[in-house]
Amino acid sequence: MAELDLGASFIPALHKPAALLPIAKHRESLLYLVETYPVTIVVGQTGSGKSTQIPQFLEQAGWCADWKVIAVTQPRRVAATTVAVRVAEEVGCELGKEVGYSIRFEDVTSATTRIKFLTDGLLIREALVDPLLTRYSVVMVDEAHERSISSDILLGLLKKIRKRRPELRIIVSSATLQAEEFLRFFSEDADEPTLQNGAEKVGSIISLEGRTYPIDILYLESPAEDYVEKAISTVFDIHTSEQTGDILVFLTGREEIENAVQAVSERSSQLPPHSKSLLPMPLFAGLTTEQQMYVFDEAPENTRKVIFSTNIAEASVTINGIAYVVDCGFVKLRTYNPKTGIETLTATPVSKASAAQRAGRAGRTKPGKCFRLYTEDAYRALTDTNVPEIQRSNLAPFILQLKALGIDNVVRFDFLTPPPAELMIKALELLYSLGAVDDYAKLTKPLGTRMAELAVEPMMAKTLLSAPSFGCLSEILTIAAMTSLGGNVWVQQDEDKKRVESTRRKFAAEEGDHITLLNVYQTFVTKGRKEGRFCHDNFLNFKALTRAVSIRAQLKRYLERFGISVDESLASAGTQNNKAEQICRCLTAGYFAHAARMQPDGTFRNVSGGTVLHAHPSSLMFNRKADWVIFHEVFETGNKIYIRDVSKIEKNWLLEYAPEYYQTKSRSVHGEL
DNA sequence: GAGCACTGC
Repeated sequence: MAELDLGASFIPALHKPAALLPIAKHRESLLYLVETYPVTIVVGQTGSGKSTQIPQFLEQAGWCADWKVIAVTQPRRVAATTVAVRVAEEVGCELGKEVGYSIRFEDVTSATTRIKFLTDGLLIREALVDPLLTRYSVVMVDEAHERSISSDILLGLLKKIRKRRPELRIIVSSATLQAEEFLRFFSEDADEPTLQNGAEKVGSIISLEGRTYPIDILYLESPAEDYVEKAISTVFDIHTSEQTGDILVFLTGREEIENAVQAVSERSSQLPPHSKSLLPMPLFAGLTTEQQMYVFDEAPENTRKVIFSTNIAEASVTINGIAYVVDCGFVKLRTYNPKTGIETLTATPVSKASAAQRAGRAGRTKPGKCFRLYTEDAYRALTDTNVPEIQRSNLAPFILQLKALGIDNVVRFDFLTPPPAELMIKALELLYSLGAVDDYAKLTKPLGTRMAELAVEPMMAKTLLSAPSFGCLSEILTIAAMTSLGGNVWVQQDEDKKRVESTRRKFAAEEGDHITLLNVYQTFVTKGRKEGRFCHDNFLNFKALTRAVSIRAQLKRYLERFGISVDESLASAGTQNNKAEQICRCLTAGYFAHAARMQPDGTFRNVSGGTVLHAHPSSLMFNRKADWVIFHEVFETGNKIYIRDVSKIEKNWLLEYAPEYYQTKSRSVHGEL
């Protein structure tokens, strides 16, 4: 199990009695603010105890009277569970009694639960059932400075709920100094701006002293030409001239990391004899859990660990014993182009907030040093914070959720930072083409409301709800679960590519990747769950496939709640030709906007013809012939646009299932259809 | 002929 930010149980200070934590002396002022103002912004560093102590203070002060509950949201599942475990220990109760947590697939709460930790996305979902979140007296949004779409939307909802529930208390916790922005958001009232003059104060900011060690920041005198090379030489400089302590190097992606790890292990043989050795290791999300575990092991004697990591080590994973941080100054960020509907992943300069967070990884257990592989002038030119996710994402799933929450006029929703109009328009256009909203942008019933409830993206939700009429609901349920694993079905294996390919071909289906995924799942549930070696031998990701089983079961429960019954008896009948065609037709009913045609050179063109698409190397279509296809996903990286999870279709299916979409398109853009 | 940063329901 990864050692996590909030599970930092090896830091001695956290084993001090809670009364000795820095936050304890702020207890009275904190409770006074919460009593007095509807909104409290808490500024405190990791380790200040804010996530564990504040809910306990509130409970002791009576905020759980009348069976009310205190909700504390986290951006990540692991954080929600680990903080809950620690607070239950401190309170001295069994987990799930007075203190519990709730994340997707795991609800460890009961009628007696007074303090409940949950992911922010799940609390938004609770609002679908209880729009005013009436069971909660206090909602604390932790790590709000990370500005995930879910926490941004949650803050907007809470601001709205507050008008109907003046007694509700909102606590926003943030590790960096973005407190003023949060307070301003809750103080402004777009509906009644005139009340602002002399109106009562909505909230206040309280700063909790952190518990970190000093960190020396060092810059380059002149810019580095190649930051990977510079990172490697800096690692050797640290190793030969600095005191003991492990090194954490921030790079942008897998390729850079693998190159750096290899270079360090090659060059460390040139270290002087009898000197301490260097042990390089990679850390990125694509590794299996076992592979990630190594970074938490203590280095052998006379050995210094050097971990080359993506941004995963910036907030999600905390490694103890790091004394030196090397920061390349870049991060890969996802942006969504509303004109093309393509997501792009590009290396971008980090923000000042990110740089500070990275540097802070060095000072958790003793004083540290941070080597920034850029000049101080370059640092000054960085933006203060990253562009919030909500301004660079496909908003269709969130617009759908807001509408299901009764917010019809999404353009006027009170966003912390409003997304660009083009993103909103693109999302509404997609939802309209799928039939989720009508001519007046109102959610349709039952299609739109059901799509909003299903925990899959809108195009897959539409596919699922279309499946009964194609007689392939059981199969589409599986495909929906498998595609939502996001390309993690196969484990990354570099060694024997031919063997990997021939193994994968055992599951391959003529029709394409979707039915191949169906074959993988069906083999997994019949063989793989019992035989321990099945996944290993077939290069399959056991954890991901187990997750697919849970997702499928959850989606099935949703459908049954809608009164749609799932006939599983047909699933075992395999994929006879007619069934495979029905599946591909059904996929077209949801993914018609993701259609492309293969060219003689093996690349694809989108329907309007202007964009060159490449089959992702993980796709069967990477080396097969096809004509028209639909695909699950499209993304750009390294100047190439890839499509992933690709299946063959017939051109006329597009017109059959999306006549409106392609009539207008073909007239204005393209003659082919 | 060749590869996606990180989360979440």
